[in-house]
Amino acid sequence: MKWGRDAGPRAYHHGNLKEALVRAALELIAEKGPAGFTFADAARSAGVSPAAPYRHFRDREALLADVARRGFEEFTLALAKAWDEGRPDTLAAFDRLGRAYLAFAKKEPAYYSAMFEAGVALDADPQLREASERAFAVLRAAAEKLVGLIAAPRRPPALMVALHIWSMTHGIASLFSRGDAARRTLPMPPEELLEAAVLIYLRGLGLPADGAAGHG
Amino acid sequence: MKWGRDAGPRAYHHGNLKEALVRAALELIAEKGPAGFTFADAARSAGVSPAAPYRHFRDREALLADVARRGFEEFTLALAKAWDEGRPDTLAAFDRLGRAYLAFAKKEPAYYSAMFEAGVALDADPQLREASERAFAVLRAAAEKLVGLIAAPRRPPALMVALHIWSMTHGIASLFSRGDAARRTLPMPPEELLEAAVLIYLRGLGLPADGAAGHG
DNA sequence: GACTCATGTAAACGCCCTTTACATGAGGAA
DNA sequence: TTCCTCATGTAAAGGGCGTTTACATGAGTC
Repeated sequence: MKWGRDAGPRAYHHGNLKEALVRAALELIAEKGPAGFTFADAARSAGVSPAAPYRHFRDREALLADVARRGFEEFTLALAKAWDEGRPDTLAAFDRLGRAYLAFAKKEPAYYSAMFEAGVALDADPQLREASERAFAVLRAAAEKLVGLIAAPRRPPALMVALHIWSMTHGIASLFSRGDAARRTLPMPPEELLEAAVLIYLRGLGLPADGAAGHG
Repeated sequence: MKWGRDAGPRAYHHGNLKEALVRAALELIAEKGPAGFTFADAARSAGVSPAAPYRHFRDREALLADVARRGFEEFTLALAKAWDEGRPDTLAAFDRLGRAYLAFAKKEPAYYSAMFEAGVALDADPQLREASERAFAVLRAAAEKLVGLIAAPRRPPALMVALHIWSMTHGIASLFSRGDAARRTLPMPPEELLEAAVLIYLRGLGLPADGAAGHG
């Protein structure tokens, strides 16, 4: 007897408790932040006893780490889809990439919190670290293609460019782009703030270079 | 009988419990993160009963908010000192400002955590919001002077520039520059990563403009 | 049909959060 | 000095949570 996400009476065995706990954690993080829920809360949301979660996660930290890992996997998919191998041209795809980053932070604040704000150690789970590295790999591949537009003698390291873009995007997302109570008011939407920053940054790199725009 | 920060036996009245609690909170945040200590922990560090802190702070959140407020005040001082009204020239002072930001994040991780990562709502305390706005005002004043170096027709809004620099610096500090277990390895020190980013960004703005460098 | 084992419950222990009633002693007023 | 007041601290109690241990259930297997 499998109950999945449906409510209602339930057999002695839940049947899908691990998934139910992850969903409960996401809802609770969205409501009250990554520190705003307890293991017992998650158990209650799933309709099981406070001890049941321990059959699936070593502790609350492990649950958060699993949520973060899933978040990085969804994040990787979203970024890769936006980047789309740099089609139709590198600069347009790069712009989409930045917007996809902010969109993810805004549309999946629970995942984003678990990934970047919950204080989950990346070493807590090798799979977590690998998932986070796969996400960054998308950004790095995009940076590789981007710096390829720049003539070799003035070409900056792609890794550095990737780190710059990541830092700026994460900074905007962290400070302004989420539903936090700590959010500050802005004179412009965060997407426009980011786009302007990236445009200025790219101009500083020498992009779009003559003959490069539209042909990336 | 005042005991201040000294250890040892103590009279029935602590004499300086509020300060002692703030210091205890800072030490505990530095050890285990902003979510890694309890009100009772702080009380034990100060050598008083678990109920004593309630005479000075409404709850643990209020204690964190007070720590954050003090952090913003120290932050403002550090930034203002680094900026030094733009002396000897705007670009050099701007570089110092960015370094001072990262230095604060690295040397005062407990304050930085309370200010930007503890999830403390700025509205929790009007004085907290005012303190955070005073800190940003330093950054904004620097941006005002910076964009003043750019000829009017191409001059960007100072507020936008301030937000860009803040975002990039906070992003680097948050992702790379702190003693977190979640920290990732970098090919270069965060200070150099930031300096390179700011140089590229300023070049994108058209700085240093002819005749502006060294005369800011 | 019986066995096995993953999955869930119940109960218990200690700790923490918060409130309430009470204790202490520092400082002012007579 | 002596008394009074009140800010500051303690003790105790109720409820909740984290975690462990012993036990219960029932799904899958032979």
